[in-house]
Amino acid sequence: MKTMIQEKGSRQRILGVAIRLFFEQGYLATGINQIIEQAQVCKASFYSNFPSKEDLCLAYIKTAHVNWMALLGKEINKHRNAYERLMAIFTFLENWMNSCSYRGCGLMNISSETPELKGRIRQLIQQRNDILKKSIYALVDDLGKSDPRFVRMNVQEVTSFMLMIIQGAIVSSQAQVETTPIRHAKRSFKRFLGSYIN
Amino acid sequence: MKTMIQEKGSRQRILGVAIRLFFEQGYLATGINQIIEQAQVCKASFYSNFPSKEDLCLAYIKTAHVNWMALLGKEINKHRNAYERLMAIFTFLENWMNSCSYRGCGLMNISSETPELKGRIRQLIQQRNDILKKSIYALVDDLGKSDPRFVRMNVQEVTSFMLMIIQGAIVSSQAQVETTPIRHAKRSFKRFLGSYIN
DNA sequence: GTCTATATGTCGATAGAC
DNA sequence: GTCTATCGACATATAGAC
Repeated sequence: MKTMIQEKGSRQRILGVAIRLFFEQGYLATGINQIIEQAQVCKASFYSNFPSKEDLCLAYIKTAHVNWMALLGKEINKHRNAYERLMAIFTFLENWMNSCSYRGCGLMNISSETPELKGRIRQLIQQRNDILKKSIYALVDDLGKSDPRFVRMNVQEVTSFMLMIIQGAIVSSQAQVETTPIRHAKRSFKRFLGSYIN
Repeated sequence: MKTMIQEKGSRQRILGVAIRLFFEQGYLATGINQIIEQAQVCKASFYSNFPSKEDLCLAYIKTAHVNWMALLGKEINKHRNAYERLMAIFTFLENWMNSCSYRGCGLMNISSETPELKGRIRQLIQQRNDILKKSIYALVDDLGKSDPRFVRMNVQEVTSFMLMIIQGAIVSSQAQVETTPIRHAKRSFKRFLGSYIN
């Protein structure tokens, strides 16, 4: 029992360090040795928990995505109104970019480092993006159903557009090292939504 | 004179191979040795042309950006009407993503691989993004001046939004490995622009 | 200039002692 | 399980012969 607890402890330490380093430095630029050193585990323990660096990366993606979605959900759930819940996404993005030193999206960064489309990593990222898409869809759908002014809105189209704006806002903010693109995006998206009210 | 011609030849070969490999495989994943081998130059020639791998990367960014902008400009210049010229951007993006096997934007991918904000690479990428922004601004400005219906349009805001949509469309298309996000973006952007006509 | 040989370091991953 | 030592491959970059 004691050994199991230790194993879980070491696994969590490795994953915790990986989350930080993969995000800050990138996946390829971060070596196994650096992770092992900072996690204070021996190399054999590392490979008993993760068969390869790629497996660690997969675990990183899952955890990073869950954490990111949790923070996003927290900001959204501050509001009850469907329109405000949708707009809360921009508030979250601004806070996020500020807090992460404009490093952007962990999953997209990994995706840029991993050209192989059919690989396990890209497949997993694609899958997690679908989860985000479903969440956005639910928000947009709520808006259409709760507010009669948006009844003519094409939910699928708005969802796709919103998802693209989220990614575009992150990349623009990351490239320009400032959050003004996100505020501009919010204003323009409001105008876009306004076009359905007429 | 002969030596100069040869030097230019080898430099061009190195750069040509780097453009292909950095884009397809990524910057970190591509080794100097692989470039040297495919460019058929010796290692000393490489380092006489480029003091370091980073310097080659800078040259890659400049050339890749020029080439990309040239292709974009070619598509835009197929049209005379300001509105159609703006919409030609989406046509170009669709063609581009199809032709590059959904590898996306060379500059953004490098940016994701390079976390150091103050480094030469990120500075250069930021500078080239400004060039793109100026081109988009000119297109949007033309629309506002040539078509009286768009006279109330906020050029700065639309430019910023358009830039963000371009980046978002590329990333979405890259992540989903299909061009439908670009077509959706075009339709939604048209609707967005339509909101100024009222 | 072109070429080979090499320096120096780090990578991901394993083996064997305890 | 934990530890050290080490594997072979590859990284970027140099040195010296021609």
